[in-house]
Amino acid sequence: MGVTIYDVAKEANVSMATVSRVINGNTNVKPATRQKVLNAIEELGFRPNAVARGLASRKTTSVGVIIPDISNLFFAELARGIEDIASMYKYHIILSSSDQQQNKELDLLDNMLEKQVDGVIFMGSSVTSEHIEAFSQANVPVILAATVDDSHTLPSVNIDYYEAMKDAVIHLSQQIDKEAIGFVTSPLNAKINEMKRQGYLDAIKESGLPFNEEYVYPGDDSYQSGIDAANYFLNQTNPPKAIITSSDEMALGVIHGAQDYGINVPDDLNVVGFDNTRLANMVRPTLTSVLQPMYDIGAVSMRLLTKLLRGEEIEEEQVTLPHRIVVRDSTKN
Amino acid sequence: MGVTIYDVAKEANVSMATVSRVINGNTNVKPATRQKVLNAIEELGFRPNAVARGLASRKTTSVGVIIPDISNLFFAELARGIEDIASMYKYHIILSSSDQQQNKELDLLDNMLEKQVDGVIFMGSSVTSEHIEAFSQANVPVILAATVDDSHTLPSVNIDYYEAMKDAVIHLSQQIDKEAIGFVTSPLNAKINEMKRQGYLDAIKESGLPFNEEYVYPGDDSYQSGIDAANYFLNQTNPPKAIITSSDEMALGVIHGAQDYGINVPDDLNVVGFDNTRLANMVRPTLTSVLQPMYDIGAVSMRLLTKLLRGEEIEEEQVTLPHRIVVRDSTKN
DNA sequence: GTGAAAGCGCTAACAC
DNA sequence: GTGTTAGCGCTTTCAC
Repeated sequence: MGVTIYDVAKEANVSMATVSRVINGNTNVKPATRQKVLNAIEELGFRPNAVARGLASRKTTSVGVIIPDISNLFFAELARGIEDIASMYKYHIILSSSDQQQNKELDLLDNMLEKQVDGVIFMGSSVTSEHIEAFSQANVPVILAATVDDSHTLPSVNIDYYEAMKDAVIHLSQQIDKEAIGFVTSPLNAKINEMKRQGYLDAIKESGLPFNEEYVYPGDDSYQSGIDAANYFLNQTNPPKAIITSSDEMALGVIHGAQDYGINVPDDLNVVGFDNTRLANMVRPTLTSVLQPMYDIGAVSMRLLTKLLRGEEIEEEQVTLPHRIVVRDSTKN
Repeated sequence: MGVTIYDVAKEANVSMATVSRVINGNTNVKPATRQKVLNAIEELGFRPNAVARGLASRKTTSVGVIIPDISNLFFAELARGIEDIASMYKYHIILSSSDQQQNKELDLLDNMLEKQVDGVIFMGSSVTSEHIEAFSQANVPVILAATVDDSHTLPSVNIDYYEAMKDAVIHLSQQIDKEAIGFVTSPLNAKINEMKRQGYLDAIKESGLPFNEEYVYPGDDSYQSGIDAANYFLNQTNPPKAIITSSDEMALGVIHGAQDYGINVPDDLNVVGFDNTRLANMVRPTLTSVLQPMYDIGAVSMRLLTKLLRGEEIEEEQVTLPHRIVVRDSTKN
């Protein structure tokens, strides 16, 4: 440590500026000079100090990523999408989990801004006016990934959660011939989960399926709450013939809960999940699920950010990626 | 953006040095002065520039984390452990996935060092002499997490993979009365997987169980390779009565592969996984697995790093955390 | 208890 | 094509 651009300049008999040009790939350097500098760098084991560079150039080539929980399969996949594109564009990721707590989210944002990140990708359950306020004072672009903001003031990458759930319910309704469909929600404090719920409700209505409030079970996204939901539904006097959930993990819980109850899936009960995580293939019967392209959401978010950062042309700041239903063995008529 | 320590100093009628003292919690400031400064900071909406601070102080309060794949359940959990402790000590995490490619690992290390990270936590399949060389030139502490280095030259946090697998096999052997036990390995280019394999071999030998090379199936850590392994074993003329795998995901594959084959687990086949990820509970029958405390490995690694960084006393640089077997329904005699 | 001033290692005009 | 020279925004002696 300690060898600086100045040492390299001396060793190569050139000025600091020239060394700077070489390490930044500036073309205005005579090949011979470039080589001299390169040799000196090699010889001295020089490693440019990105902190100093950041201070001088006011760019750090790092972006902040605020994520609810990196140990969650869903978000981890999304993070990987972000990361792959980031590294492709030579950005570094400063990653922090927020546990969806607003004060933590805002603190993290602040810390990242202190670190002078060039941009931020935000994932969270809800976007309050405080969020918007904080983001707008950030002076760097902020992108919402898999996160819905009603005001549509921020660039974002999502699927249409409302339509996706609606499609899934309608698909399911066609399998079971006008029977009731139970629904296991994720926590409704998140806008996205609210949208899914609305999609379910509207699909039920439009399909003319029977409905009452008892067909909706409030889950918490955990496997266990899927099991609990199965018990809840199957103990009803007139249990639904199909259950759709807001996440795959809960769907696995529903399947196993039903199986423990002696119910056959899909013969006696159809089950549909949401997200199409790897889990969907790791259960018997395999799980029909609504595909949400997590990796792509991450990748597209990061790509969008790089465009913003490089001043590239942007067609549309509100990106909606396609969803679709992946039919597997947990649904059959 | 743009309000600096200098602006604050002017506003509060003090010098930059005093402002610096205040924001760094230095005690040598008269309370009245401190308050003046605090007011000015508030008024101006001053946010300290961590990059400038990093340049001046030669500390960035950020640590680099090199991880094979953040979208992998196992590593994601570990990352969460790192992160939680890091944020507790006010460090930021620069996170990158290496896909276990050595050149990528070394590149990432280099980039992180350019960013002047205060330390590095490394996870990878193997630690070559090039790694050691690179780490020793880093001039910042490097800690191995869930990563074994034969030379034991670096601080590290692990469980004893050899003993853990041996324990598991011996436990299993007691359930099935001297019958053969099949083993599904993870890729053997990783030291850890090699250790597990050796633990298996030695346990077989010590227990006097039958053995031949056909009882070892080379998996690749994927669910599918678990299914393949099940097919491989069950097609043998004399299939093993128990199968142990190097990872939970493969164990799920084995269970489902066996079930697809019409085999009952655990009545006809005992299955044991490794890592005790959340998956172990998300399968029927639930999976007996060797508990490896991923979160703790991450947390302890990061804690160890903070100790190194703060010059705190360290009892032992090579930490071995306890493992144990969590018995569930996939094993029964 | 507070201030002045010299860097930290680099980039970015601007000059030649 | 190359060099000179200000900074970037802070910390850190060293005085007082």
